[in-house]
Amino acid sequence: MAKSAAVLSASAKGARVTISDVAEALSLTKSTVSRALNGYPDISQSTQLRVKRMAERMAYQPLSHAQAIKTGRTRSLGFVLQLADHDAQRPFLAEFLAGLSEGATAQGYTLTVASADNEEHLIETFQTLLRDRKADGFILPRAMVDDPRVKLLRKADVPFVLFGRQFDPEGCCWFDIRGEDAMRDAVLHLAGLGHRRIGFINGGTIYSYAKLRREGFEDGMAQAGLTLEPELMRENAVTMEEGERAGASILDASDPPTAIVCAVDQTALGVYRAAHLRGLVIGHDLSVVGYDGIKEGAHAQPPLSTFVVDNRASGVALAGLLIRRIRGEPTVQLRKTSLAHFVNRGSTGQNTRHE
Amino acid sequence: MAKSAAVLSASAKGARVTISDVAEALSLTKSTVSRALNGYPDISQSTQLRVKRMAERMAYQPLSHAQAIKTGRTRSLGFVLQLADHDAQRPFLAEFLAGLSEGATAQGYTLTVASADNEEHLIETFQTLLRDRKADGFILPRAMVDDPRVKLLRKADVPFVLFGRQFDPEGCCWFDIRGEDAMRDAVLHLAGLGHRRIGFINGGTIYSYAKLRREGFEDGMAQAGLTLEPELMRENAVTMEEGERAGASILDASDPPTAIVCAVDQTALGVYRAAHLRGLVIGHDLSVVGYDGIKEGAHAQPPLSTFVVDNRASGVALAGLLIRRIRGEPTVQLRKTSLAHFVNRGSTGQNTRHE
DNA sequence: AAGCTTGCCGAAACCGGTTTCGGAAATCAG
DNA sequence: CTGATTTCCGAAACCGGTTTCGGCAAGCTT
Repeated sequence: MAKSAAVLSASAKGARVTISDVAEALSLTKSTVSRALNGYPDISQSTQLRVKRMAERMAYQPLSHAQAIKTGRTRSLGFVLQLADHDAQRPFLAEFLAGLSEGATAQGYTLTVASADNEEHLIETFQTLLRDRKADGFILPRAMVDDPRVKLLRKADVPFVLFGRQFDPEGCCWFDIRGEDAMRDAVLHLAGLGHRRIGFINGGTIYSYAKLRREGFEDGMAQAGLTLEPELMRENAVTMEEGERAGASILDASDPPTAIVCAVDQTALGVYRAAHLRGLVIGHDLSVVGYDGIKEGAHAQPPLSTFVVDNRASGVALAGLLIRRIRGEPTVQLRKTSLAHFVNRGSTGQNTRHE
Repeated sequence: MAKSAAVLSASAKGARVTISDVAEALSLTKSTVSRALNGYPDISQSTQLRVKRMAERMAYQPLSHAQAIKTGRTRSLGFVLQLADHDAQRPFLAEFLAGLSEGATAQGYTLTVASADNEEHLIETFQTLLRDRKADGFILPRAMVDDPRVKLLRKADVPFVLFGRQFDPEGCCWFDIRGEDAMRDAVLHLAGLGHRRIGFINGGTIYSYAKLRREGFEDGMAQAGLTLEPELMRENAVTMEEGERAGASILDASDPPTAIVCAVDQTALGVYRAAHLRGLVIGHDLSVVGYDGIKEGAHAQPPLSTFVVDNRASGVALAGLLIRRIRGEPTVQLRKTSLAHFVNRGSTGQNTRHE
């Protein structure tokens, strides 16, 4: 049949099959094919179907660059690596990126990665990417309380999604894991083990998660009927060293805690060290709960009880949300949260101190 | 002046400045401008200069997609994440990606990241990327001895560069760190401390680095006048667990070694554990040398002596090589190696066993 | 049956570049 | 001074799509 022959010659040629090939195979013009594929209302149902079927058969895939030159959209998601906070990002990055690209690929999108070493450079990077239309929208990891990226993109009216929440939600979409729930549950878990003096080591307060986790901790304490002790609470610790320092200063308090909740696993490992140096046995003299689920925690002695977050899934979710945002869905529908999963590994135990 | 006015109106409009804007500002046609910028010989020196100056002044930047539709090249480098070997990649990935994107950005290129979960999917991912012209070439991390990616890209005649070497170098460019030199130096260092029975735990033999590092170890042993003891040598350990198992079986040998060289830091940390369980003090009863320079090594007790590699710099180098390859330089010029840097942190010591 | 919509598609312009082709002006040879 | 080359640039086609515009034919009025 003539049709099959046309299909064959087009695909056998080795080169890409273009919209003109599809049009020719159907004796239509490429403009009709284009409108049919894009669902324009002035193409009859039957023609639309014929075109779609043929496009499918010929494995036609529009060339995104060719579309981009007219439409301005490339079908690509932008991600800007920030090199400054490498400590915070390192473990999480690989899984997260994998999730992003998985989510993007699933819908025919591509992931474009750029990097910036400082904040000034960061804005510049976004602007270049935008000007050259390298990305239709952006994924912003680590939402900050006062986020320059949000300001820029909001003003430029460019689609973006945050990993983390924004307190001024205008124009913002996000995916986040409810760390506040985890912190609350951590406190309740410890309270259930008889702990009454519970310390808290929070993460970087420039990030919005820190405020939330702190609130979660405070909520938990209130629910457990415990009073907050400012001398047992610290902010801005994200590395193991900072965790060790914070832990040390808490453990050296006049009336030290029997348990410490850490907003970040790395700092929990620092607390391990501070405890060891003081001859305290984790899980017995001192209970510790972390958050993140980093691999090192599972290998610590004793293994760290923590809230595991699925970074891969977060990436997939964010890619999906961003694509929906790019396609024009209102921001309000595009705010999702999920929960971290508590893994009780043995760094917590019954309160052994009698008061 | 008319010229300034034209420049102003073009750039003030807010929209991108196109090649036509430049042409208009100079009262030339866009074809002339295009050829001038691309160095065609049929444009006079003076015109070429005028055009380049004006393009500079107007901050004209060709739209890569627009170019791509005719030239087929997008000015973008492809990188496919393999999810299978996440353990091996995780720590290294963030720095490496940062380097890649830094190197790409420096030359006006962009980095496109995709992912694949298994080998079948991997090939498919490359093909899709190629078919849709998402990348002009690829960076292949972790060169394998028998590398399916190399086969595919060689056959498709697509530019690519390897992180790691290839024993059949046809059509291959690479950047690599000479792990064999590090392994040799590790042995010589240990021999200098009086060690005569030295164990070796190699990494994954599917990767080309393993063969090289093994040869380096053997070279070092030969240079030190020591004989190889197969019962003290193991292959295919990349995780801490595998390192622990390998270390345990070596330490349980009839005549155990006083030092162990590990091709991968993770496994060295596993050896730490195996040693602890046997009551051996690292740095005293057993010397250990690693390779990679992972952060956990610096925090181990005692800190792990290791060969630090600069993954960021490797990324920058590879991006640069790939761009040169894309621009047509012959592969032979594009093979570079560099050295790892030994950091002596205290996990090695004088041989204390008297024989 | 004439006049008006409406549905549906082709023709053509356009997006922002690259590349081929041809021809005018300037240079050279004789 | 004429004829043949060069030199250098403009005109136009092209890449693979999208989008505007206009017109034909069928269906509806009245």
